[in-house]
Amino acid sequence: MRSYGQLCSVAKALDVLGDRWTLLILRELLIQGPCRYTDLANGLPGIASNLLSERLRNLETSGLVWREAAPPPVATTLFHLTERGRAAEPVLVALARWGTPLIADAAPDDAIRAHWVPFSASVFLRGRDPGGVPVTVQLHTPLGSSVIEITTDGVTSRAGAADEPDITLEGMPQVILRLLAGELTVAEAEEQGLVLRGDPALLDAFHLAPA
Amino acid sequence: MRSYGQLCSVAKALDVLGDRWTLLILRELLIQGPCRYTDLANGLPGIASNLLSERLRNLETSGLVWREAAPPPVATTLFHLTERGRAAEPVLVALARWGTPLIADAAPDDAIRAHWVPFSASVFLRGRDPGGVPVTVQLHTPLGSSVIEITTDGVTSRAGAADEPDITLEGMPQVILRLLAGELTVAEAEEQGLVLRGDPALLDAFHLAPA
DNA sequence: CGGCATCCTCTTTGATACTG
DNA sequence: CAGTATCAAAGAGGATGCCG
Repeated sequence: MRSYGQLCSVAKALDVLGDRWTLLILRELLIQGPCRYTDLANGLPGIASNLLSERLRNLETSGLVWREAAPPPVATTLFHLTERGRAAEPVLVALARWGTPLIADAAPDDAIRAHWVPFSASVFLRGRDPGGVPVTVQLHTPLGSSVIEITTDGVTSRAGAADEPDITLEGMPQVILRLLAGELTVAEAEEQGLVLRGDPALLDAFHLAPA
Repeated sequence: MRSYGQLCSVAKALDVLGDRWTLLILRELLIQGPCRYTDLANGLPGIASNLLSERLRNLETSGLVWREAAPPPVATTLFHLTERGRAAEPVLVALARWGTPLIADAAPDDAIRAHWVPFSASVFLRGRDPGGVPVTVQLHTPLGSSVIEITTDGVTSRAGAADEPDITLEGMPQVILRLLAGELTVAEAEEQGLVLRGDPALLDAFHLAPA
């Protein structure tokens, strides 16, 4: 990207992060952890191969990503975030929070990946203490199941199922996200097909907790 | 901007905010408040006039900006942020925090504007309670003077001088920013020409306060 | 002067095909 | 698997002109 040439921290950040696809590549590495090239391509439907390759090179030069090259005969490269790359997480969290209302009017043919859901959902739980941590939130969508775990150390999300979730949400990603974002009440979400098990009061605790 | 076509809140946010210049236009409106076209052009050195005009139109259709048209003979248009536009502030703050280390290796011919300084500086004081609020920080740079005020309501910045600042920092923007970011100690900043008046312990209070 | 619209050139992106 | 190569289309940058 061409530099804005402005002595301003926002402009300097955008000089590095502002290229098309760049922040979405960071999203993938933050959610999925170390990725192969094809894992990235798969998590970024629509990206052209030459762009992915070029962006990864730029991110490497900027010090956000490093590549671990396994020697032949394994011959697979793993792309990792550096500390500096992980430091961009608050940018993605802020974008995800701001972007959630836009989920409501998504195009019907939008691409979707199972691992996006727990991340988008978890951004509303970050920095909020609902009281009785640790809390485990189990999500079930037609795409698969995932778990969000809130501990004193922070919020993590992963695919799979938890042993004893405090609350379980089953439904379409759009509905779950808008519920967690506080855009829908539990009643409204249930009208849209959400099935909730566990203590609904826990959701209120999230929204009332200091951000 | 062409949509990413992904059902993910980050991608949806970038569909609206990801165009070149768009976030910097929001920066200007957040810092300066309602602006005329030429105020914006002035705060965005390097932007082409047709791009500014097009971006403003897009921001208007996306509901982030509205224009107040003063009727002739005044005949000046004021561009305002909507509530939704102001809601993007956390994105700018996250970018500014991440971008501050990049200020250190700025090009010598980078453009600079006086009103960028207190905003970039204030992002490190947001969400932190140094204890004895309200706190007033006075900045003096070769470009002009500005004030950052931290109250229980939040953090604001403005041009000008305060009556009784708790702390005064005088020096180059780069040095002030890196000091507030915690990248420089007071001693290191003073080596680089910073003059500090008031209680230096206040700075430690900022950095030790919970984020 | 303020707020653009037009025209032109150059760069970036996108889609697809191909390779070690 | 992890990319290059190629080429068409879209977008950005810069200059200038226009109109109240």
